[in-house]
Amino acid sequence: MDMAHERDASSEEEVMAGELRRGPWTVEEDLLLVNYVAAHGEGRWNSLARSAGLKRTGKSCRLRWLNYLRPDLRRGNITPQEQLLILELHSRWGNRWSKIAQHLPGRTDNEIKNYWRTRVQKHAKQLKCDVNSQQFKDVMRYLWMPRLVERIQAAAAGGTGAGAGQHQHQQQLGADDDGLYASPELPTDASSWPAEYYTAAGDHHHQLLMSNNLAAPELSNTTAGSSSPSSDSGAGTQPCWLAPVGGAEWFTTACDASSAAAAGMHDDTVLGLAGQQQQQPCLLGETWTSSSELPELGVADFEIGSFDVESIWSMDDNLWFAQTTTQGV
DNA sequence: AACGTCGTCAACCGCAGTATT
DNA sequence: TAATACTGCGGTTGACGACGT
Repeated sequence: MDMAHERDASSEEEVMAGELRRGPWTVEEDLLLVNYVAAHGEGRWNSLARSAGLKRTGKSCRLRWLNYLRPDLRRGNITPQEQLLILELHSRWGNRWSKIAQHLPGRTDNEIKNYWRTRVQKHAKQLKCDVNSQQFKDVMRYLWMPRLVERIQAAAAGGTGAGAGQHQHQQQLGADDDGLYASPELPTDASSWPAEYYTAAGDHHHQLLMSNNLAAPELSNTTAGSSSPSSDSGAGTQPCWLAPVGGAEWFTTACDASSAAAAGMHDDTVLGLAGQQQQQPCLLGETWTSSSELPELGVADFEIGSFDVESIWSMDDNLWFAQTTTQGV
């Protein structure tokens, strides 16, 4: 758009003339912005910048406020729940960071984007494959996401080890106040869940869609045809990991649908919160991460052994991963 | 101690869509 | 209806600290 160019060009001139600042924000600038927004509210960023006496563009002010200064921001590490949701939603929507961020209260699109680029893409690189490749998606779906679910469950059960540590950490961060670990609908110990919460085999993806009155997931341009490899291939004996829809659904249902909704995880249709009474959360069977299954999943010939989990998982995760990958791959 | 590399994240840029005049 | 202004999004960059050599 030419107008944008004109504006940017004028901004450039203003910068050169010393009328506009760039780069890191100072404490004084932050205070000006916070105080002005507190007094007058958000929006109309260009005029806000001028009125507040900030030598910044409106865009810069907006970004600073949204990504750093607004009070409802959630600081600290991305939790396993959030990781799971990011993986899940990205598999569905692709790089729609803003849309994904809408489902992670307190997180910004910038934060999620950075997470994806620094953590997720790094591992795709280590695996010598494209982040959008089917192989990497399989690793995410059959290894990474189930492991995250395990960790969430472990934390929910109040057990020891990484889960408890994570839980404690989250409490320190104030990230656990919404009751993510204590679902009023389901016992946190999955072994005590009713049998109907499990789907053994078959086209669970289809079942999920049907049970939730959902159409086939809207796939991003990079994920077309990859939403459910095992079910699509008709392999009825595959371990029951979730189709993308099921993952988010499980998360929001089992981890705490009500708090998720209250916290802004809206778009009920997408996350399957609508008609929750009829839902059958698809928790995995006992073979989620069994390494013996990997060859069937087409992961074995993949350079799984080089998958450096260190920066994603904790020490016991590494141990788990080492055991998993050495037993059967 | 000095240097190089890597990871993280705040900030910027260009573009597109929407609202306003 | 066109022109202009504003807002939001996704991609990219650069500063900076941590870590390894």
